[in-house]
Amino acid sequence: MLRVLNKEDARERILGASIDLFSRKGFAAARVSEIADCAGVNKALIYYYFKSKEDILDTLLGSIISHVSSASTEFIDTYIVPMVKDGRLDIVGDRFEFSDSEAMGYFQANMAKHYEKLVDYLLQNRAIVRILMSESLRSGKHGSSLFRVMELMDKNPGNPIYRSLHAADEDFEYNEDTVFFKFFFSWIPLISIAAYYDEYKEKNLLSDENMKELTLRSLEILVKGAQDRHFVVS
Amino acid sequence: MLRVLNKEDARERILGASIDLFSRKGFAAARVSEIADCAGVNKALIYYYFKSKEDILDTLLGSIISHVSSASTEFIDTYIVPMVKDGRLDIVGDRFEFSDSEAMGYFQANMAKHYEKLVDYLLQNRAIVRILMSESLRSGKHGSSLFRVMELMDKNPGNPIYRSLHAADEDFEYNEDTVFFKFFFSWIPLISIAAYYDEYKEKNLLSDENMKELTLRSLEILVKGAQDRHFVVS
Amino acid sequence: MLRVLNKEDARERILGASIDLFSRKGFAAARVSEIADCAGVNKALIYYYFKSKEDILDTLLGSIISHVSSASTEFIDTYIVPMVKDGRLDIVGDRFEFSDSEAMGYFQANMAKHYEKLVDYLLQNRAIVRILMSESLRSGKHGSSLFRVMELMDKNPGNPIYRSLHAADEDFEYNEDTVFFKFFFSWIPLISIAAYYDEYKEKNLLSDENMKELTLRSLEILVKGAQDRHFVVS
Amino acid sequence: MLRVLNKEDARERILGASIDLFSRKGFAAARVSEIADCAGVNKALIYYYFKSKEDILDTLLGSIISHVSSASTEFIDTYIVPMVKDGRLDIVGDRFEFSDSEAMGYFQANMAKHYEKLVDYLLQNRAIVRILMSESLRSGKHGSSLFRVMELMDKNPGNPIYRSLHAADEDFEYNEDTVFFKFFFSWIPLISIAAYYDEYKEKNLLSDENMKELTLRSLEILVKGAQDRHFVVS
DNA sequence: AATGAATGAGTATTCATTCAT
DNA sequence: AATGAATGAATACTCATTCAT
Repeated sequence: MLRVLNKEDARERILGASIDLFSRKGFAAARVSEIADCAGVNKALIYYYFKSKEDILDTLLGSIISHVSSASTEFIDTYIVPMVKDGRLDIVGDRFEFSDSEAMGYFQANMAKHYEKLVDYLLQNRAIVRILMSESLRSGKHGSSLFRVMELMDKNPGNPIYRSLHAADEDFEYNEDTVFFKFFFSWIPLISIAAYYDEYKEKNLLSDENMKELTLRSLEILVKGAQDRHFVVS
Repeated sequence: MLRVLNKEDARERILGASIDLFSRKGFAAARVSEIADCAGVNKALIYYYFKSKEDILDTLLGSIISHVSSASTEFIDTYIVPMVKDGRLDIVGDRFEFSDSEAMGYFQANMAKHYEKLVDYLLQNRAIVRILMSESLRSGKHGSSLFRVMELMDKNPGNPIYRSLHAADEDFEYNEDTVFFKFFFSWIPLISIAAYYDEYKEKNLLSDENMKELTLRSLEILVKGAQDRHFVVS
Repeated sequence: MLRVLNKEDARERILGASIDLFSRKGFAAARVSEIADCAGVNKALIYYYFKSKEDILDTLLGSIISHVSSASTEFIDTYIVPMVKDGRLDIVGDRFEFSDSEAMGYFQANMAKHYEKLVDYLLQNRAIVRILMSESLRSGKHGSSLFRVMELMDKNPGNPIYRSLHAADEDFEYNEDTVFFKFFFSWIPLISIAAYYDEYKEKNLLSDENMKELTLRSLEILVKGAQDRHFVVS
Repeated sequence: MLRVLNKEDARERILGASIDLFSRKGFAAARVSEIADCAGVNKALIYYYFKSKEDILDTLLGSIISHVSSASTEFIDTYIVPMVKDGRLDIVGDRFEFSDSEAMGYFQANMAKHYEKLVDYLLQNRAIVRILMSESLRSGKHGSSLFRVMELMDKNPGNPIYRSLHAADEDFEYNEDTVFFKFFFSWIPLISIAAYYDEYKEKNLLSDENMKELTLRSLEILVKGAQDRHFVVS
């Protein structure tokens, strides 16, 4: 019933209302008529802009998946591939061997920046992340949307990241344990922090500041642990 | 359409069909008529055994939540509380200080056993875990079901575990970072491994053996890290 | 709005209301809610008995098409085939040559009976005939339903009547002119008399008696003309 | 989806698209948006040229009905009325008595010409004829459009043809049987040949030539039969 | 314990039509 | 003459739930 009537055009308002309702009630339980009410538009207008309720979902999830995918790809192409080509980084299995501590420092700094940007993006778009997570638990079109990001770790030669890394360094190979750990203990927590952000914050009476710090501090622990196991200066 | 007609009574068949459908399609998208078809019973019979569709969900989630809660409580009452009373364990903030390495060894061994039992239980009941996770993302009755387990870490005096631990050791206090880390980097991954078990297994062509090993190996890494930070022998 | 509430079961009442509405408004323009009102049942009950609005149509048209088809087949198998085998009738092209006038009389008498039965059936079921005619003008599933009866005149060996006649008499062959004339000047008028029965009757202030007589008299003229051209006593 | 974008103006394209869609799907099932797509115009433009969807239908059917009516009227006024006045023709009941065989020949020749023109017109406009036939089966405004032609045979003094004939020859009277036979065995077949032209042609693998010949040959049989009964040379 | 029939309140989607430009 | 946006009223169909037996 909450009407959001400002100058942003109807299509945007429909998307906004959908994000709100899908994230709170779940896609299946959200009603198109509620979206219309909440967006302050006529129900039929929704079908003027979108083919179906599902089309709205696709639009929403598509945007987030492509953003995250392209951010990952960009990081690899901008930092990893050049360093491998320069000889400052050598990948052996899933170990990153740097030529010297300066190279390692450079890499770590940029990776930290990349992570922070990712965290910011996910937190800012946490309602959509929540929808993504919810839908990833249902069989069907978006059933494996959470995995699609992990597919960037597939040994599949159709995977652009694998191709880049493999082309840059023939020794590169994904390790089963690493992939598993990264997915369930790094990616899933990150996604979950975004998805459960508001509930956690409210339940524990925390500020946005607190949440951000807790998130980054936790990631730091995790990343440091991983680096201790995988980063080497030769 | 899959009919499961064996001697187990209708009520069990209804629950089984509900687990299957709720976990695959989500509670909201699952249909009572499908449950009936899949359980091989008349639709009206479902209302003989359950008050409503939601009542089935409550039954399902209630069982898993109470199991996990009581397992945690039992572990604390069986191992932590006596050791504190015996003086073999002293909790300072979120640090566990053992009287000697024998005490620490005893504790670690039993904690490992407890964890493994938990993992087994969650994996065996992974379809329900999936439902739990899915429902925890929706506002409403089960909206915070994932947090209910974490409530065992609440400073709330109504919380039996907090009461137990605090009664046993006045110095005991939950630490904000620890709670956050435990929830998002330990509990959530555990739950997620169960929830995404089948998809992950299929996508990466793994056996049940592989999955179990990967899970335990990952947990070991995590637990070891946590222990390094929190377990001390004085 | 007309409620027809008697003991005949709901399914029959739904079919009756559908016949009425489809024949008066056309399938596309008839509303499911009207059918429900007119049948005195809940709208949802319609979907308990029928898969869809179209399923009702299929049920209706299926019954009439199969009736007419089987009546034609029966006539041929009961009268034509035996007479050919007995040598009392010889079919040359589309000419019927009888062994003697007694054979011709026997045949004519039975054909007249068959026609009258057909006319009676079509007039009694004229509302469905009207639907059939209306739907035969729309592309789609029932688009060629009017032709399906004519298919009994197909030279297709898959056609049971052609097979019967051809098996009984090798000389038998459908003639292009005959088929065309029979379809448009015999079958179509018959169908149309049924379809436009009530309007014609009302517009010309005729009784059912008048209508029946006019129909049979007209058919007689037609049949006589055809016989003069096709029936021969050798 | 078929876009017909040529120089003919939008209004014509809308009418063309409507003919196509109404004749294939029926008026009720055809969508205004489809008409717009198929005509290559904006949906709103349709409402610039036509008051409503029904207005398009009225335009279409109006043109064909008035054409046929006026052709009939013209034939009567040009050939029948003058001949009656000249004394070359005398109408007794539904019998046409000619003064001599030359008069009959003259009349027959012109009637044949008139029929052929009518057939040509109906075949050329067969899509609209199909719509006419379809709509004549629905109650409502166009419900009795097929009868409107027959009204030219009404004893109604408001009927111009009846008036003309009656004024020319006081003995003239329509005969019930004649009217019935003419309507169902002459007019309806003619209309039906046009309406089912394409399906019949395709189903029987005929050429346009074949179709035309079959039509005319069939009509000839019919007309000859009628003449034998109704045309007399005194 | 079990079921076929029935239903009220929705549910996504459609459609002819209008409006503002 | 033309169009993108907007809408009220419907439209076929669904669904959880109940009833009668």
